[in-house]
Amino acid sequence: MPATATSKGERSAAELKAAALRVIARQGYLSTKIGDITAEAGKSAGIFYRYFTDKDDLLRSIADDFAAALRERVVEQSGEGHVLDGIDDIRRHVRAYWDIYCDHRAEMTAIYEASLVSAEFAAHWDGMRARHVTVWTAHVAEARRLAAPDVDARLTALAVVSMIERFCQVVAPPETEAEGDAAVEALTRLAAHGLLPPDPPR
Amino acid sequence: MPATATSKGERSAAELKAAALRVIARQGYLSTKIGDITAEAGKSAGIFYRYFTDKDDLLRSIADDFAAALRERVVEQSGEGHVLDGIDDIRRHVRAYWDIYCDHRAEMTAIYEASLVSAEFAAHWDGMRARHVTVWTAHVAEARRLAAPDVDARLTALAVVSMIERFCQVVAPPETEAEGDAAVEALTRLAAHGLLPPDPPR
Amino acid sequence: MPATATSKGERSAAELKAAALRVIARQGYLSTKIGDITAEAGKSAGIFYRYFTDKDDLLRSIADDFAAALRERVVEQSGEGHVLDGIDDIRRHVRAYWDIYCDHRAEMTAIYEASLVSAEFAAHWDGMRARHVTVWTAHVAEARRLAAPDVDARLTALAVVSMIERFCQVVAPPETEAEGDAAVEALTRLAAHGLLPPDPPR
Amino acid sequence: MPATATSKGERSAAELKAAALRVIARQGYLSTKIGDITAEAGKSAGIFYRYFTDKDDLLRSIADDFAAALRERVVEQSGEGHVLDGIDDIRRHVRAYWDIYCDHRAEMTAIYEASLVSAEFAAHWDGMRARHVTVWTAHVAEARRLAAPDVDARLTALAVVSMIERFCQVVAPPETEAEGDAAVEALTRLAAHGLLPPDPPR
DNA sequence: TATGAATGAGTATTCATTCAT
DNA sequence: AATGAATGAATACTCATTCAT
Repeated sequence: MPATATSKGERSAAELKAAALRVIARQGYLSTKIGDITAEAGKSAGIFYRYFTDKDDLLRSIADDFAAALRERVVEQSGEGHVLDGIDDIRRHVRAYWDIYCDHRAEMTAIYEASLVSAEFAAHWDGMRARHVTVWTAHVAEARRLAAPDVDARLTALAVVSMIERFCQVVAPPETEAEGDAAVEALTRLAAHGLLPPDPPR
Repeated sequence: MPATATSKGERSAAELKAAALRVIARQGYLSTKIGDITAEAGKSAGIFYRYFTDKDDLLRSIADDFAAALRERVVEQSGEGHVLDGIDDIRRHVRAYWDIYCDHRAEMTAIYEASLVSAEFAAHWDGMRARHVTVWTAHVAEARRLAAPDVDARLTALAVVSMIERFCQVVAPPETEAEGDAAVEALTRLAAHGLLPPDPPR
Repeated sequence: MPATATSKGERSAAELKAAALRVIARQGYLSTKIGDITAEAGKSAGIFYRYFTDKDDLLRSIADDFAAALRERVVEQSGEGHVLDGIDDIRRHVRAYWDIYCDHRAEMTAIYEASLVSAEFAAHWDGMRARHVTVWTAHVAEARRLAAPDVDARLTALAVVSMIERFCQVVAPPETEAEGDAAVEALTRLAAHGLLPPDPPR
Repeated sequence: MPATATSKGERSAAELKAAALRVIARQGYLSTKIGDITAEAGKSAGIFYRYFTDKDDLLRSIADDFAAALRERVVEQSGEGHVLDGIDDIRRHVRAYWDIYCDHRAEMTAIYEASLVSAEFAAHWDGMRARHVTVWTAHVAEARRLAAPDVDARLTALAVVSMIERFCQVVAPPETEAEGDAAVEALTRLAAHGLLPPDPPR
């Protein structure tokens, strides 16, 4: 056998995952039955269990792929400055999450929906959010010139993360690129300056 | 007969609803089976169907009760100023949602979870959010001195609403009252001024 | 207490029976639930079981009433000739069954439908038919100048009875009296002379 | 693979139908539960729903098979004369229905019983009877030398059809062939000449 | 590796019947 | 006598999972 990097089995598993993501994008994770996935993949129902022990196992695998994809992105972006010292940095962070959400809507939908019903995926989603919050907590502390993050900084970071998370769930992906830009801009401005006009200098 | 004119049937229906809310608070709506509810109420399974045609019907009834409770709150609060001209007004709005969420966590959880799986409740939740967004859109337009709300004001409002909605889901209800205050304060400050310090006067 | 021939209890039982007959006339016996009957009677569900042990018991009672009504009719008609020696006698018999069917459609429907599902009522209906067949068997034998009914006479009688029985189920009760007369006439002529014209005399 | 190209699935569906017919022949359609059928087929309950959505769907399928079988018979018999000009033609028609009834007792029982409880099958049975009545109406008109069938011809035809229908329900299938012949003969003679002896030639 | 028929456990639902009031 | 809430057994139906081919 030649050095086909992907054996037939690996390809089948990948096809099932791809099919699953298509179905999930269409009807959500909770409403998706195993049979929907195999049908979408044009395969028989039984085959699912050769590659996955159950629906959670499939999702675990999808989540792993997703995590790997994220790691690659981060690597790509490394080298950029880490210091949040202005609205541009906020925009960059917002945009990063937004782009990820647009590109991996199905994966995130799946993990999120599963988190409502399964302790395991609740922990998974919480973990992702916690990392996100940690990043933002540092930024908040920085912006506030705190020596170390306090409870309040963490709460504020959680608010930012909540905003981004839900906003993306509701809005992404946009119809046009312009819409996407507007969405990112709205988030960015709000996160940066809030709703109220700056106090007028005396 | 005591002054409570509620018939035994009405009381039973109410007991089932109360039991349902307790179970939902514990395990979520989607994971709750009819049998869980009747067991929690200490009744036999069949009785459920004397009062509700199915789980969705129960939720519809719960949602109606919830809507009525909301209307009462709004009436109580009427008389207060409607103009958003400072951080205090933002705080008041945030606090209102926060309090509702703390007091009606199970109801909101149920409707929200159902919205992921049922078109009917998706519409219900979207409607609630849309009303919320409309209110905030007006406020944003005001704060920005806009003659009329523009697309961007609406996006910003959606960001605010997303933040509050998701933040409450993650945090509420708090262990102590102080925690609640801190949460509300964090949301308020972020919504009002954002993360960045005001531009220093030259 | 005055000499009210019917106590309140007896009246309630009668009301339930009357209600049952109305419902059965409307939707058939098999589709009728206990609750339909008590609702029709404007009573609560539980009361049914004070007067009847179950649906079969009710039907038994209805069947008894019906049998009594039949007996009265027969008494009224006694005195008329019993000999079948012409089409008029056939007509009289047909008409009698037809009238009974029109007047007691619900009762007969109930017993008949029950006979498809319950051995007891199958026996009941078969018994009624058997008596009917016996009468007609005698007539057939007479018409054929047989000393004693033979197998064939019994089969022919069964054919006549089947015809009347089923025809009434399908047609009765008629909209107008004229329709009823036509129906009876059609049955009578067929039973008397059959479809074919008499052999022409040589 | 043998010459029978029927897939395993088709065979299973057929087995379920066959099992259903056996059970129905034994206990009637209305008393038959899904579980009775799968048990009779030696299968688990769930399998039923791979092939049929519910009991009505099964019956629909059975009715279709039955209709197809009838159509084949009719084709076989075509070529025979269509004119009713004597007792032999009557006998032929009677015999045809009788044979069908004997061969397809379960099917007809099922559709008939369902017709008492379901509008759909009531329409189905009525349709079958209506076609039957139409055929006989033409014959009656012919025998009576009518230019066109009148109301009375139709009523008479309905009487004939009623007779055959109910008679078969009660008697078929016979124990021996001779009994069957006698049954057909009794129906035929009654339909042809009625009960009364022909008027004696003067 | 793939198929798709079969299984069985879990859940929903109905309704005759009982029972406290 | 009457009410109507409550029970529980019977039954329907779904779907993840297994298994023979």
